Amino acid sequence: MKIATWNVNSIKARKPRILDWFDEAQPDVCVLQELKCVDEAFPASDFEDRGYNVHVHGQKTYNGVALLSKHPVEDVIRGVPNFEDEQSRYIEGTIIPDEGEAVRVGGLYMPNGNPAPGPKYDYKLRFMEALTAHMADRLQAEEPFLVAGDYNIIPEAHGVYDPIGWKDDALFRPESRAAYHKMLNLGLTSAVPTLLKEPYYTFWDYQGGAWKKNNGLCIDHFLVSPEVADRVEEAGVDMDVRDPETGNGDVKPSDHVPVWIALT
DNA sequence: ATGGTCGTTACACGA
Repeated sequence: MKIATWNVNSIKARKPRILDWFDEAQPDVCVLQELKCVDEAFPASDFEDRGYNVHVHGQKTYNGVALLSKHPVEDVIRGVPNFEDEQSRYIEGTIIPDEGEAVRVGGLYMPNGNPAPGPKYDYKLRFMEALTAHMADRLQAEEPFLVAGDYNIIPEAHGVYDPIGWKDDALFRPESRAAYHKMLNLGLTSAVPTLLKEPYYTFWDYQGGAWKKNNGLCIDHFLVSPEVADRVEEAGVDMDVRDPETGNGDVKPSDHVPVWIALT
């Protein structure tokens, strides 16, 4: 089962390129972030025509997440439990494959948190605390569980092109990394680095020619339960869709690329 | 270098 995550930075602006990638990559499950649309505006039929079940937690202008699956999905929740939030940043559902074990999949768009310190950073840390508590609850079930998405966290210095320059940024500050490591310390594994071995980036800013200079960040992650970690046999970062010179020519890329894992 | 980020929105903000 191939499971992917992609921060698309507007479903409306990105739709042709997203559909091209779906046709090529054929994920069984995909979580999308930064839809920037309300539920009713999500182009569900384009995905349903391709065999996907569509679940959306949308929001106008900002945020918005979706869970798409070729397999049936049960028990969908929107938002992090026990966390009052006006922003649409989390969706979770149980994927029921034709055969084998069900997998509980969360799709995450973590708050950016800049400028830090400040109220936006406080919100990020509160969000992370609530999500950590929820992850702990889910792990108690000892069933296959993962949370994929844009964590807006650079866990390690090799995940940023200029660690010194980014030391005070909300994505890389010690408190941010400590909060992320609390998630790992629950018993979750960051699945992609264990498979890829070499450092990689998943985001390049639109500004300053970041793509051409390879000034990237590694901020899109898969945190998986032990039951999933045992089953990860492949992982990938689809960088080709980020290059404005490739793909659909006149269609502009997202600043993030798709990241995926394949389970046995 | 003649540019200089993008998307949504509305005359600015978030990333």
